[in-house]
Amino acid sequence: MSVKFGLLAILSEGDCYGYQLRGEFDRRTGARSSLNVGQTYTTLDRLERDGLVERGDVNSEGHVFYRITQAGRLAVTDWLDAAEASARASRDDLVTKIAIAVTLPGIDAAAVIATERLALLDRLAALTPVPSDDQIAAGIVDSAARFKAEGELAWLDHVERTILTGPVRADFPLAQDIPRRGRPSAQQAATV
Amino acid sequence: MSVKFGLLAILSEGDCYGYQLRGEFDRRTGARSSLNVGQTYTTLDRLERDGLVERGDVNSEGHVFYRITQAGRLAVTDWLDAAEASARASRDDLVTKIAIAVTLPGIDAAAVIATERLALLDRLAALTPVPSDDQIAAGIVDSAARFKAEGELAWLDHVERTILTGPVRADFPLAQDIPRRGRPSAQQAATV
DNA sequence: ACAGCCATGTAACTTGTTACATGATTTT
DNA sequence: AAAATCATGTAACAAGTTACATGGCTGT
Repeated sequence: MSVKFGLLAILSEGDCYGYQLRGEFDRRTGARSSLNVGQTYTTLDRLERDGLVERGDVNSEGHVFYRITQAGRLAVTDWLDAAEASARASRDDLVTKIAIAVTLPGIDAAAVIATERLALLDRLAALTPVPSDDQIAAGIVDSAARFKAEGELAWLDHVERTILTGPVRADFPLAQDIPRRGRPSAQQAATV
Repeated sequence: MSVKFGLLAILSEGDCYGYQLRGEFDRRTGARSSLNVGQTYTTLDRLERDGLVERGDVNSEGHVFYRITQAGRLAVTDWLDAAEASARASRDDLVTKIAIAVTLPGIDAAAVIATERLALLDRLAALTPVPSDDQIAAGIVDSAARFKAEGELAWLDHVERTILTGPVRADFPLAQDIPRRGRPSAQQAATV
């Protein structure tokens, strides 16, 4: 929801046309990755569909301006007032991958962890091109990427220390003999 | 991609039917949140469409088993061999929210941060019901959630210390006077 | 003339996710 | 008999994202 609400929040500051809005989003979000312009228009269409913005004037230069609605303003304040909590509790690709890898018999989980660690170190290195004491250089998004990478590295170390080297490397065969219960029937299957 | 590849990886251990597969995924992924059964079937359909699994036997009990294909096995090893890197570099809801909030004139960014911090502390507390020295209790997924919450807390503190209190709280008005260039025309708009 | 950016849009697709329908079987 | 659980599936949607089509304007 970050693109959707991000664009909407910017519109709460004043009307924008699509391309301009994309620029504002990028500017506030750090230029390291740019929002695809197309996504701006797609998102505006959906915001309009949901009644959060309206198509406003076309100005003297032909720019199509969008205007936030009352419902839109409400959505922005709700977004800012409520914590991002629930969405953040959701599935994490890296975590799921490691969790699954650990349970796979033929797989060297330590090697998978090593690969991820190397990639994270690379990412960290790319994030610190000038390690000067310039505080402004470390913007919000950059620092977030740094903290995230460092956190994931620490977690990978933790997994290696506690789970992989622990006494129980876990017991995860496919449970083949499931006690039958529910639905399947049709004379308990014709096939096989 | 974690559900898709997670299920596929489990199938690389042996054939499963949908409901069983869901159970295996949950078991390996921590029971704290269960995969919606429907998603298992949806994902299996898509995996089949992509040629990564095949519909196999219906056994004596009527269970519809799915079998991984060669292409599927390849996809699993590719998944495990390559780092999750690029996907992780993508947009983060919390980060985007804070980044945007900081640039919004009327908004008390410190309050937004405070809200997020409280939610994270709640989440952390809920994650540590029994702070015993039981290593096994701290599973992979739980520890990941803990590290993540702690990392985000640390980052929020960092943002507050360095960005909010810094000399420049930033200069983010809507850039209204954009130098005209591109496309709009039609006699430079009839409207307005 | 042509490259390159400004600008608007559309079509298509992916993954995740939920709600619902249906029905069998087991436990209470 | 009713509740719970096992089981298979479908329909529908959200949000992110990319590729492409189209065309104008500006600087070289």
